[in-house]
Amino acid sequence: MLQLSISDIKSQLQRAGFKMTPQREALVQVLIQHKTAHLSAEELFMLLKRSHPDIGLATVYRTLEILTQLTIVKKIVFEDGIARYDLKRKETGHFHHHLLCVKCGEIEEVFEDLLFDIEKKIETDYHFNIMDHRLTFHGVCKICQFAERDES
Amino acid sequence: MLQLSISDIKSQLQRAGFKMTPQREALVQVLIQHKTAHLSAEELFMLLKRSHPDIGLATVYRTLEILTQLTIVKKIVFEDGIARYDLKRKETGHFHHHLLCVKCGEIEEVFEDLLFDIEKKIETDYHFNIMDHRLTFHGVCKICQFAERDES
DNA sequence: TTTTGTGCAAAGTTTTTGCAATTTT
DNA sequence: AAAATTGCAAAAACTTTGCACAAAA
Repeated sequence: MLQLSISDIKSQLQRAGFKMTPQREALVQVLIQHKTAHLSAEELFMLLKRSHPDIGLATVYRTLEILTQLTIVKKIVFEDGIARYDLKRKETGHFHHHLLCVKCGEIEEVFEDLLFDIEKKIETDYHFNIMDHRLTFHGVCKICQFAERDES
Repeated sequence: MLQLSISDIKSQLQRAGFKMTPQREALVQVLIQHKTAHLSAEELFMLLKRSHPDIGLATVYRTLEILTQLTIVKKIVFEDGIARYDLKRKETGHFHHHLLCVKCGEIEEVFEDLLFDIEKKIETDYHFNIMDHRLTFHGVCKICQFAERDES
């Protein structure tokens, strides 16, 4: 089941006592349309203003906060300190990983569940009850590796 | 070789064209003393003021930036958006992992290199040249698990 | 009609920057 | 002496909050 339909998210909101509004719906739409883009609140706000010129940035932040609490969206902060928001893909059952290129800034996603065994080991060895994770590799992406080769 | 001596860091700074100052030395000392504490710039600043009442917060930020560039220190940002700074432990050859308790906020460190095989796989499958990583598990620590049990 | 949500502006946080004075090499 | 560094204050960048009005259930 893909966690990507508006009506599904609407019922999740309502079950939690929130109302569905045009602004919230629009934000979810934008998140769906740009689901691999790792957008910041400001970037989402800019995209939303196209269809909803009167929307406020505070509404974007408040809605993202709710969606994060409902685990519909995951907040991820890389070393630049800016919060980015990723729609969770329910189909995979775990949060995906990121490859962050230090040259061009591009973020590639890895959907394989690479951490299964490691999580088991951590739970056992450290008595830590894992609920979520963040795994990001910093390095040079394929395209930038080619660019580097051409430079020399 | 432990990356933890002042004189070693001093020569690294000088090799890169930076000067060693009392403020920088003091910051490194504090980082060594609190090497498992994951302190923010503000927290480091407070600790530094004890011995150097005149130190400025900007100096702390500027020095951390340099130490980060020289990979003496690693900057890590969790979902609260505050940058924290970890002295890199050269002995392990890789950056350690973190267990972040969602109940008490405690951060436990995992020094085992759990990612070796995964990094190999990523490098091959994605043609991504890995230079560094950030791996954090969110969950409930041992102590908070006991507290939860007692609550019910 | 009751409760929740919205936009705006103001305030709060964390981090960065300009600059004159000081310190290091 | 030359170059880099410092502290301070101001600015910048991102996020949160208070409030009166509006919209959803």
